Amino acid sequence: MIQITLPDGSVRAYEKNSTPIDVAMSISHGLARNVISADFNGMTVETKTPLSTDGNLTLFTFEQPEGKKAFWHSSAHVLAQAVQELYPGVKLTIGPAIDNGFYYDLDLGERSISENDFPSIEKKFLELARGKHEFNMRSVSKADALKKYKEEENEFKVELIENLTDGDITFCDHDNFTDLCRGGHVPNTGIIKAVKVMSAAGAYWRGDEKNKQLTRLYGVSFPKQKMLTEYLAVLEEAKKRDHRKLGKELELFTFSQKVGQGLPLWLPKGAALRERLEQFLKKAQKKAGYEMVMTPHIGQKELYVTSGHYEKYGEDSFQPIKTPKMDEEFLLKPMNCPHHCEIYNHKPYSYKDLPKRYAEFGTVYRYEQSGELHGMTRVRSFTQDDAHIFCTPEQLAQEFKDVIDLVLYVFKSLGFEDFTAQISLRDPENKTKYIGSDENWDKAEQAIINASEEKGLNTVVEYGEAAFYGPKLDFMVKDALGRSWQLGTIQVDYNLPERFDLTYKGSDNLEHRPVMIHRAPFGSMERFIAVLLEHTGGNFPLWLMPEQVIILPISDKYQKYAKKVSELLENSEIRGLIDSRSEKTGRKIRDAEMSKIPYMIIVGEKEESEDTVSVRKHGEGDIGSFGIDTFIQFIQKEIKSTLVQF
RNA sequence: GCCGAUGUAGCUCAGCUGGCUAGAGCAGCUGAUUUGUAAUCAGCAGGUCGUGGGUUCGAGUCCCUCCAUCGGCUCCA
Repeated sequence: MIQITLPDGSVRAYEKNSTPIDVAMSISHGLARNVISADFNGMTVETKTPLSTDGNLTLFTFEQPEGKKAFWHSSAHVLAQAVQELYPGVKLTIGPAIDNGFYYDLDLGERSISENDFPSIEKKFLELARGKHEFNMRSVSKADALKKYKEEENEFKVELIENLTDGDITFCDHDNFTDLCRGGHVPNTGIIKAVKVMSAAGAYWRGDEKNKQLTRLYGVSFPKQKMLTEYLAVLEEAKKRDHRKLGKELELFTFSQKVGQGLPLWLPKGAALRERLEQFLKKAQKKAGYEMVMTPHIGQKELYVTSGHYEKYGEDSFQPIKTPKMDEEFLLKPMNCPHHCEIYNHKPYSYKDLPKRYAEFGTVYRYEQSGELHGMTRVRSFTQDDAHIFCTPEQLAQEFKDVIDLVLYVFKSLGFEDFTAQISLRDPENKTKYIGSDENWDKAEQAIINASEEKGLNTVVEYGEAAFYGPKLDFMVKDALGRSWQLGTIQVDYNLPERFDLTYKGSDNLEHRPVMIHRAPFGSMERFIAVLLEHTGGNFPLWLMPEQVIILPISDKYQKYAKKVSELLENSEIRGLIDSRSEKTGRKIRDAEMSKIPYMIIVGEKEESEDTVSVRKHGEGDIGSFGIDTFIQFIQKEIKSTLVQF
């Protein structure tokens, strides 16, 4: 007998070599039907792996992430099988589960797969799934594994196997299909009832641009058709919150082919919205001891040679601007730090002067690869809410923590509750990508880790995500479709102070090197507003809204009263407009609802005679009649409650 | 940059396998209507069908180039 401990802490005895399914069966038949994966002592096991020792067992259904993973990974096998049957000769590479489905990377040779082929692949997939083929793992010797794939001339699998240890290699079989696989499958293919091939895309073998480009098929599958239908409906809903669509509809920004790719044009409403966000942050920064500075959009090439940016990005960037003077070259600034370093350098500092905190809404220009541009979230010209803090090494920890507080304040004020604080460190395997000494890197990385811990941030560590000059703490937020974007960022930098020879006089009367913190709570105005649009669906907090109220006179007769109400609102700094078209009220309401204006004020005979306003709230409907002053106070109260001071 | 897809009026879309002056709804303009909580009616105007080539008697439709956009990959100071 073996003792199995379940997640609730209960311990049950089973015959030796009982399987997770047996355990599930002993709990309930329903559970046994739904179990699709299991974890035994921290290892993913198949549902029919015989358990031969005591241990902790967790059973997963599709409802759990682990269950989904097994489900989708198994689906990848079936997808590969379907593709192989439809297109003999394709070479399989890898096929993992991802957050929202799975993919399989295939080498199709000369062939290509497009959307038109998806229905036939799905049909084949379901046909195979319905066969209820069991997934069976088996151990294979390295020699045998290599032999199989060498015969198939599959150089990808051969490469994978060569990096594996003999004895650890397993294959998974189902039906007539075999794949190199570590395991973690559903019991049989019959559980997969619905599938959709989502897209085909190119993907480099092992994620390296220098390698062959494979075809990646993305798919998603479910245990019930209804779940797929619902999933697709959710995706459709999410597309309605796409910032590119909303930005157009709400007239916030646009792009022009003539102006150029990735160069956003802010429309009046968008510019005003951005202005409000900037004011909001400026106010908080002032309290936090920042000073505003301003710097030009270009700088001499020499400036970027000094900073190291030229060497790192010179070739892949906007190319130098020539002048009538020979040998004179200017670069569009790709970041503000070099300029701020020179601001620091304009005079000598005492340790008593530090920290200096120089802030600027600085527009920068980066020649992003054309295929990388994405609405407002990835553009070639954008404005960072940048600041650089120059401080003594002793001040670093406190400064860093203060910046975290500022970022958290910004995120909280704008309703970003769901974010990840990503500690972006150097890739330990490839240190040559970075500039600066090991010692400084270690110090900086440790400073970030300590500060995040002290602030109790929910962090993830990503190696290889650091900037070339220093490690970062990035605040990541997802868009409507679940793609992760870096918004706020805080970076510790020991390198630029060296390169620009920044100094301060210490209490010991010697020259010392300050430490520099780069930070941007929004990240960039463009990306922040884009992600905010997707989160709010365009229903921003009241203080941020382009128009807060719209006055709808019932007929021309009440224009005068509407004007009066409008002036009173304006006096109280409430933004509003009057819909004076000769349309019916229903029409005006509809249009106001569509343009997401938070409050509609309806005025007619009744209101004029009583000096009141009838108010309708966007998305909610009629909220009753108010005296004008009462309504103004009501609005101001809501503004205040959504705009907390730093 | 790479793989795949898309590009018709300000917006959303129709236009089958190439065949008369390219259609619709919304928005716009003009007029009528003076309206009470999600679309009043009528008329008018609006397009070198992304760009440049090619095939053809004939191209929105087929082929190529380029541009832009979308989904990914790579990249992201």
